Amino acid sequence: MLRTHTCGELDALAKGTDVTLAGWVGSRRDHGGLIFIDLRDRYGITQVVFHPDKNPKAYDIANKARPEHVLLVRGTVLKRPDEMVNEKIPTGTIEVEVMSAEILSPAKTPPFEIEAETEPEKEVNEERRMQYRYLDLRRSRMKRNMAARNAAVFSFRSVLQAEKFLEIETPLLTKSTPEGARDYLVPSRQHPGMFYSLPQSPQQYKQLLMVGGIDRYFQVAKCLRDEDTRGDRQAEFTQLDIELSFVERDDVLNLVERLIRTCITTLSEKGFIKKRLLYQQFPRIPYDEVMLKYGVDKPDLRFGMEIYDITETVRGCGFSVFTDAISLGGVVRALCIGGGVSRLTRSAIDELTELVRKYGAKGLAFIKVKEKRNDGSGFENESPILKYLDDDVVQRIITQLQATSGDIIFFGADARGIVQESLGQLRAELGKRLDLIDPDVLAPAFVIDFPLFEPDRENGHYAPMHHMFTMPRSEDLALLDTDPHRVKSWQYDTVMNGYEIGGGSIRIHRKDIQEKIFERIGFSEERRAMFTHMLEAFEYGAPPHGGIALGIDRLLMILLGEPSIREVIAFPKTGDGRDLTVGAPNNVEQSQLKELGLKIHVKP
RNA sequence: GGGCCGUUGGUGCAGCCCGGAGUGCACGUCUCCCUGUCACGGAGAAGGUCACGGGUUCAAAUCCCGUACGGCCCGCCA
Repeated sequence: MLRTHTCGELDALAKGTDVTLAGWVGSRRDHGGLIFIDLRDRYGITQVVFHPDKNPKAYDIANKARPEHVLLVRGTVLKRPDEMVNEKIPTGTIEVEVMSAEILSPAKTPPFEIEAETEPEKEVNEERRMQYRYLDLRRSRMKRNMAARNAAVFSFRSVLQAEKFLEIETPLLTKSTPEGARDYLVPSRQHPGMFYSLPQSPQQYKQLLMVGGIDRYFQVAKCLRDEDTRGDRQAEFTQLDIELSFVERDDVLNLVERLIRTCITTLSEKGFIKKRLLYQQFPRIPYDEVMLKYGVDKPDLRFGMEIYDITETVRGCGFSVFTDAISLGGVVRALCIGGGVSRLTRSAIDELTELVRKYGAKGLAFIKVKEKRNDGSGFENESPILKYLDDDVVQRIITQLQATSGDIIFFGADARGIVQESLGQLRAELGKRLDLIDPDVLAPAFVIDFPLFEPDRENGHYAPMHHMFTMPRSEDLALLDTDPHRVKSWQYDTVMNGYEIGGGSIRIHRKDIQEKIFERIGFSEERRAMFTHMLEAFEYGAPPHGGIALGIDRLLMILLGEPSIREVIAFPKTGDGRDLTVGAPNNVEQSQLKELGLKIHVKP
């Protein structure tokens, strides 16, 4: 070893010890005689001191040292006098008086400052950070995030190991199958014209592992989907993939709760996070309920402000926006903003109207609830729509939403999907805008009782809500033939703070049910044939099984309070799938294409 | 595939709306001074094709069009 200690471990107990440290030059403070250098590595910072008269050669090195040079120093640990202790760093009670030093590696002036991040407004341009990710990783934010990620994954492994799970790797070069996201394809050299697909998830393999008697499996699995990137979405991401045999839904959910609790406890104990859980137990909320109350299947439960269905309240009310929506089979729903009258300006309401338009709403009706000044009874409300509504209808709405003076009630009236999504997005936006969210709270929950198929698909086909291997509820099996949209499944999602962080299900392990699902999805014989291996496996004694996949990147992003999953990924990709650090994707040599039997046709 | 925002010395910003000499702020870098600092301090200096291409104009960082790159969002993401 070139070093005897790290830059984070020395304290007063090491007083008098001769040590060798290696690290990067941080702050260098030159007093004309005496030079102090903050030597930094992954573990911390140690102040090293150079005296011109005691060790002139070492002092000479210190004079040449510049930020980010890699420096090796040999010296003695000295306890600092009380008045010189630096309480900001753990090693602040000591310093190392350098006897000899060596610059192991010089450094150009870095494109951004490594240690100047104490001022939060001094954010470095993310493009620059990604281009020089190896420098960005030296900064405390990324250092913390990488260490926290390691701790999280380690905590998962220790829970799963203790519960007899086997960690098994499944192939990356696999088979492209229809449905779901776009596959990344890899051309086969040995079979020209044929392709491997990179896995969107290890789904089929882990089910085959269950048939193989590996009754408890997990994997920290890279998953790849050739789709556009978002702040909470990368084409390449990591899941904690889990599958168990002989379990029911709640067994899986209980396991997930143990995993997430242990992870949070571990990160808290190690000082990475200071967050508290909103609930003693993770709530388990039916899909229909979250869609009604929150308008999304990944609700942010850190604040209330639930959506109410007022379809029955306003039926026949005479306001055509409401009644037309209802007569076309739609719904009318409403959201009450406590104190909204004083908290939302006219222009804010205009912006919110623009927001709901993005999701298909035609407008955003509202009522400002105000008590009558004079006799104190009734209300002196304000709204462009009041003239279309009878007082008693307004009063019933106010009563149903438990609105009081100073509140604003927003309305959505349209097809159910549009109302759900637009009011759901409105609720989420208001949560942020009105500062209703405590950033130190974690609100995990399970969403259960999903329908098996996505609602209201236009083309007459039924598309799986989760995936085609999800087990329908046994009591709903008969409905597969008569009314597939009413079939509920054993799908469940894990959500936290408005993000989906995991999804899973009890799987189909019976050939006849799987074939029935293929039929309902409208699979051709060709497509069905792509899954022969699954159907055949189910003929050889497939155990009942189920599992889940937790998005590790997203979970870490939320726990660490980061705005994007790029902050918890060592080498993330940009919005259009580039890796700016190495410059991928890139052109390849003609000879490589020839070996693969490929010709590139680029648009003129 | 579409919408919005951004691109100004090495870094982060301001300047742009309302065109008039590359103007400013903070950090960094370099030189000199300084033997107890710790985001050291002091004095001074260097450093810019205002992303790129085109247009309007007597004159463009500033207005217009296009392109590239980055971000956010819609679509997409079983």
